[in-house]
This record gives sequence, C-alpha cells and structure tokens, in this order.
Amino acid sequence: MKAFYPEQRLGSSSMGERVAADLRMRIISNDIEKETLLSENQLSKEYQVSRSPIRDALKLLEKEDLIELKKMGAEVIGITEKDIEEIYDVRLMIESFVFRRILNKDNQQLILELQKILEMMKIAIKYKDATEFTFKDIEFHETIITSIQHRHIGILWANLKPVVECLVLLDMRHRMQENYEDFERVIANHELFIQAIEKKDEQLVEEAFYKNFNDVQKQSEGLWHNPEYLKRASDYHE
Amino acid sequence: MKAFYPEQRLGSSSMGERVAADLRMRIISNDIEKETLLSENQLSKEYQVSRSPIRDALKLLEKEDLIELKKMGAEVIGITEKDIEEIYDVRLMIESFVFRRILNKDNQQLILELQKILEMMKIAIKYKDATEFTFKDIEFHETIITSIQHRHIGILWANLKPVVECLVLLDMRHRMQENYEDFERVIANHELFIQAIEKKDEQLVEEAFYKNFNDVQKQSEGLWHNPEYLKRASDYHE
DNA sequence: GCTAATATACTTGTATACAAGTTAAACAAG
DNA sequence: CTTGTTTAACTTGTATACAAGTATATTAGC
Repeated sequence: MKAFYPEQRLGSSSMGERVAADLRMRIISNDIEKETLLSENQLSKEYQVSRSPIRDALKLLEKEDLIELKKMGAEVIGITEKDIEEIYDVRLMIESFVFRRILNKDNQQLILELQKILEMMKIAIKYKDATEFTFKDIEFHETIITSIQHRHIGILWANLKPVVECLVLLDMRHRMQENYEDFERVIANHELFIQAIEKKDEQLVEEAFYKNFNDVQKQSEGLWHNPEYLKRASDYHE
Repeated sequence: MKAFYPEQRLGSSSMGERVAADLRMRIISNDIEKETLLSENQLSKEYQVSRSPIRDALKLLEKEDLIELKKMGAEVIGITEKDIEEIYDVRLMIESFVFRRILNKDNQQLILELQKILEMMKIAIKYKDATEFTFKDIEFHETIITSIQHRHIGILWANLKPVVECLVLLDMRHRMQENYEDFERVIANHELFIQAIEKKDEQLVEEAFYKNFNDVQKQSEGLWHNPEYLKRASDYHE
C-alpha cells in the first residue's frame, strides 16, 4: 500500500478503514482518475486482503460521494475545484453556526486548548512537518466545533472530516515546499480566531472567516489541477 | 420483521438497508431502549439473515450516531428531545443556506414541482395517509434543497435524511390520529415557502422558517417521551 | 455483413467458516 | 470471604464459498 496517508494516524483501525484512507487519498489526489471503475475483486488483490474489508471501504467512500456504487463496479467520482469550493461553503456554514453559539458562553478552557494547539502548529512549521501541521490544524477547528457540545453539528463535521483531512494534507505538503511563507499567514489567521473568541467580537469573527476563506480561494485557483502539484502530492511517501 | 418502516419504500434495496430501516425505526420510537447491547449474531437470528447484511446495517446506524460500535456489541444511543431540537437546528441551518442561494436564481420549474408535491400532500391528508404525507413532506424539502445543485449540501442532507424521515413519520402517524387539524397549518406553512420562493421575499422566508420551527417546538414539548405517543408509534403496523 | 440467441467471464449480495480477542463465571489458593 | 487464575462462551474482523445477476464476446441463422 502506497503511503499517501500517514500510517501512524491509522492506529489500530480496521483494514477497511485503512483501505478507505488510502483510496480516499488516491482519489482526491487524482492518482486514481475520475470515472475509473473499481471492482471488489481487483482491489482485494491489489491490497492483499479479502473482499470483506474492501466492501467496508467502498461503503465509506460512497457516503463521502467519492465513488458511486453501481450494479457492476464502483465508479470513481473524484473531486473538482467546484467541490472544493462547496466543501468550504459547508465548513463556513458549520463554523458560522458554531461561532454564534460560542458568543453565548464561557470559553476560558477552550481558549487555553486552542493556544496549546496553535503552539504545536508553530513547532510543526519550524520543523517543516506538513503532516503534523495538518492534523493540528484540523484539530484546532474540531476543538472549536465540538466545544459547543452540539451532537448533530458534530456528526456533520465527522462525516466531512475525512475528505477535509485529505484536502488539507495535500495542500499543506505542497505549500511546505513551494509557499513556506504562507504559513505565517495561516498562523495569524488562527490567532485571529482565538482573539475573536476571547473578545467575543463578531466583527473579528467575520474578518477571520474572510481571511481564511480568501486563503482557500487562492489555493483553489488553478493550483488544484496543476499537474506539477498533483505529481508532488502523489510522489509523497512517508 | 415488524413493519415499522413502510415496506414499499424499500423497493429493491439490499437486506442491510432493510434491517437498518427497521432498526432505525425501532430505536427512534424507543421500541429498542437506550443502552441496549445489540450483537451481530443475535440480530442475524432475529432477522433470519446472515451476519453480513447485519454488519452493513450496523455500520449505517453508526454513521447516524444511533448506535456506538464497541469492542463487544453495539450500544444503542437513541434519540432524546435535545437531539430532536439539534436536528432541527441543522435542518434550519441547511435550509437557510439553500434559501440564500435560491434568491439569486430563477425558480419557475422549482415552484411548479413544489406545487405538485403540495397538492399530493393535500390528497394524502384527505385520505388520512400519514405515511404518504410524510414522504411527500420530505420530498418537498428535498426538492428545495437539491434545487441549488450544491453537491455537498446535498450530501449533508442525504446523511441526515433517514433519521428525519423516521422522526417525521412517527410524528405524522401520531398527529393523524390525535391532532388532525394540525395538517391545515402544515399545509399553510408549505404554501408560505412557495410564496417566499416565488416573490423572493426574505421576510417571508423568515416567517416560514419561524412558523415551521414553532410547529416543531410544539411537537417536541413533552410529546416525544409521552408513553402513550410511543406506544401508538410502536403498535403501528402497515 | 447483420441481427439475435447463447455462452462465458465477470460482477455483487449473502452465507458460512475460522481466527483472534474480550467478558465473565467457575474455581482454586490463601 | 477474598483474590487471582483458568476456562468457557461469547464477541468481532477477516477470509472464503456460493448464488444470482449483468455485460461482453461469440456464434448461428439469415
């Protein structure tokens, strides 16, 4: 199995989840092209496991709309630039909801937690560890989302998370080599989020969202299907 | 298999989905109590199918947070009144997003479609068909949501839909017997939605949401865990 | 050459088998 | 009676077997 997805993150998860994580990365990084037809037997040979975990994996990816389970074979749907925009629409929608709730409660503990994660993000940058940075970045946002203790918002995020993780991972690996200076801005954005929560300043929240959104837009502009970018993403081994 | 979930709606779906649909209804209607431990073997005996489809079903319910897959057995989490409120938070969030998009496009076709569905809802009421009414109600909202052609908003809805379907189904079956007059108000609400789209009137959208929300609140107030209500829901066979 | 029936080589859905792990009861030693 | 160990009956994860369905290639009839 090509190590697109960091092995240590998989922990003790089942084979099905491992296969899903790998396939997800390969699909999103365009290593497996759109409209490819995957069959359970073929994948079970490729990954050297039986059909059972392969089936589990395909079911997972179907829920994420990365593949479509047809009568014969699973067709790869993949990710377009439009999808990336849409995913950030959804993230923005969810986090906006969360911030509205955050403004009505005490967030002392949350702020401490966020500061801790942010410091770790800085260390990750210092050592040019794109993977670690990514997971701390995700954790930062997840910490905010789960802080309002809204189970169903949490479920939405949990369903979205795997794909977001992949996208951010690929993006960060690329930036770490090509746009190292970007990270200062990313850190500044996250500091803005903390300040916004601290001061319960709606204006600041808007600004943080706006900057984050712009940052994403920039990523999306053409970069995504730049062959050079994809090649680098695909060649990356841990 | 007790026919909590209308058989004809399952069409040609796999055994796993059928079992999931049944378990979902039983869990949400409190026929299977919170903290119950389900095992694959036990369920496979109960439903007279092998473990494979049972596993599929449990995976589906896990994604909906209705059960938690433990090391030994799947623990039933179930639904509380708080969950119902949260689910409506999420529906409101999604539909608000959708309406913002709807205001920027032509909706002639959509309005026709909604009018058709609404007329069918009226027929369903006339014949006191709670099941048909429910599915048309869901279809009404789904039609609005999918009209903006936003794939990832669609995915969120698709993940939420099964649980919403159950909740509305149980609620409507109850109301059809106990609060038949409610349906006039529900119809009026939906007419309001159509008008709001037709006139692209944000004020009207707000009002429609507000009324819909209030209607739901009323349902949620105590009714949910009223034993009489649950009994009726559980006794219902198709 | 063209059309229609048939054969075959795939596919998935479900059932079953087996290995590895977990729980809890039975039981032995103190 | 309490504590620690063994054992037995469960559990899930994975592998494999089989049935039923589908697409494609092939062949028969014209």
